[in-house]
Amino acid sequence: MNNNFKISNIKEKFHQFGYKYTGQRQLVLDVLSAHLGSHLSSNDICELLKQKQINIGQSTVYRTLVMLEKMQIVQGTNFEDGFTRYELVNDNEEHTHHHLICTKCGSITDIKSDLLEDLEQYIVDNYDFMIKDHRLKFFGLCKNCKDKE
Amino acid sequence: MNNNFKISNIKEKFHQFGYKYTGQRQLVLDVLSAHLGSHLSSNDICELLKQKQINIGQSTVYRTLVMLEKMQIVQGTNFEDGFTRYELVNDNEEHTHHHLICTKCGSITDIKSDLLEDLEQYIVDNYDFMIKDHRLKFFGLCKNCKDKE
DNA sequence: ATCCGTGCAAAGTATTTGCAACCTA
DNA sequence: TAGGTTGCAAATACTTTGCACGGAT
Repeated sequence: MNNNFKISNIKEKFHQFGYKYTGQRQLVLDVLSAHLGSHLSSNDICELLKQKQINIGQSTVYRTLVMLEKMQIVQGTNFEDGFTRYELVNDNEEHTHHHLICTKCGSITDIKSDLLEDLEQYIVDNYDFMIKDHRLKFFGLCKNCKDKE
Repeated sequence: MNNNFKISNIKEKFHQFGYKYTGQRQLVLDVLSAHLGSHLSSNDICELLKQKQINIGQSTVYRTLVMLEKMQIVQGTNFEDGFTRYELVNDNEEHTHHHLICTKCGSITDIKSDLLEDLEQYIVDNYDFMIKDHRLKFFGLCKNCKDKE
């Protein structure tokens, strides 16, 4: 099978965790990297592969995504629409980025900047809580839907 | 049945929406108001009622929670642990408050302050997105679990 | 009396698991 | 070759829905 997904040391990372770098796992990574900026559910990934005449088992995709999340290669998020959606983690990001979710058309936009430093400091100071990660979602209307109101 | 849940105009609010203020719906509200600060799943609510020798159908609870959320009396949140948890909305809050989720013991703490004004302004300025609400969760270790590390 | 609400059971849907066959290192 | 991996099907688990009965206005 092709090796379209290019991330340095990705194969090594699998080995570090005692996993094999199989064809199916490459395919899942290929789909994710071919859709940067998208937020794909397990089913999305299967469908996209089917369009390329490739069939791999749903459960394999689920197991692969759980594995990739454990390796911190992908990040799964629940957008309150019924299923977990995944995207590749950007190595440069220290923390998870934020999402703008349009409640009308369902589009999801990433926000790169963090801008939570002040709030995190406030929490550390006032709640004695050790923050490891965060998830921030804004619900509202995207540019297109807003203008059509 | 008793009317333990005291919120002015709650009955009127039901009528405004064309709903009846029934015993079961009162009971769900009673449980929620008796556990302010908790985040109860549909199943939690049924179990708490069973402890008081009260049995109401699971589906009634589900339907009631959906209804209450539509009326903006409760707020449902998915804490990525498999089910939707609900809590009463504080009328004084303009926006949804935030949550600290301990990844070790699972405890959930509310953060009252908003502190997202700057970030929201940044989004409005840069993404042309009309924000209606947000969900912010911090994952990490609570005071207790942090100290036991 | 009418219409909404209730609760049981069945259906639905995303996800997980068991297990025999398969493939990779 | 040995042990992880795959994929089908069955099992889970939360949530939703159909429908007949019951209750509220």
